[in-house]
Amino acid sequence: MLTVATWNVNSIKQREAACAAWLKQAAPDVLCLQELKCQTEGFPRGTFEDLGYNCAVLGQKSFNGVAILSKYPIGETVTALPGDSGDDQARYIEAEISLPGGKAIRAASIYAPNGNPAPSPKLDYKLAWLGRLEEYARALLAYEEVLVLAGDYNIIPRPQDVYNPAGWTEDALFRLESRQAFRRVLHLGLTDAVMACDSRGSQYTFWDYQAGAWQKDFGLRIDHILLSPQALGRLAGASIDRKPRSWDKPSDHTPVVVSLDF
DNA sequence: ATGGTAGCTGGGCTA
Repeated sequence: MLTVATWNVNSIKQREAACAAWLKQAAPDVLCLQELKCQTEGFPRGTFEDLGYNCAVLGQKSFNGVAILSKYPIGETVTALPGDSGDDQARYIEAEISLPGGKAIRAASIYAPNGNPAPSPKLDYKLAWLGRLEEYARALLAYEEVLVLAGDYNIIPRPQDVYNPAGWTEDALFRLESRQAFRRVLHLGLTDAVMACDSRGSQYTFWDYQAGAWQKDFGLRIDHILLSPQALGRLAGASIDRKPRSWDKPSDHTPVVVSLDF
């Protein structure tokens, strides 16, 4: 079994210990990280290498930043989402990962723009970014590989993915244009792994730090793992691990995990 | 209606 996880850690320096602790207990083969909030050189690579992970890192000063940790060797990497050479925000990293027996998967760590306030140029940037993701995902899917696009999409796909949908209609995470942009990506032939597994209970992946959102379970489901048909054919399970959100000094997001039959 | 929290950075932005 191959497990691939995603976790927006909201500063890897603040979350280094929590991240190491979770890696030790959950032991995913691949972990896609978002919101590193540090430059590439500042990434605590040694901590993760000591736990047996290879690291592909795209950092940025102050904001954003994405990485892929893998127990298996990392080959070619892509460190920018194609479609706008003027976009310098560190929101996309992709890696080819070699598995035993000559097999491989392609995984991307995705940190889509938030887009608030809406409407504003930030929403325009979000929608344009998702449009670029759609075009690039179309090209990736043509390879017909096991492809995993994991990350913080900053999209609430359905009303039941937010504690109070009526209060979120104008928010960039739930506005119709945002959900449509996400659906267009799915419609290329990608599958939301958590939805495919139809697991019960809370599906939230994010709880705001403010106003006791965690205690009240006022959450959102905005972190998603999308699978190509070849990956979906190997899907054995998907789950959201709420535990790290309950730890001291938590990220506001918690990990999502998929198991692929390899 | 406002502010409530967290992180980076050293005031305001981002979320």
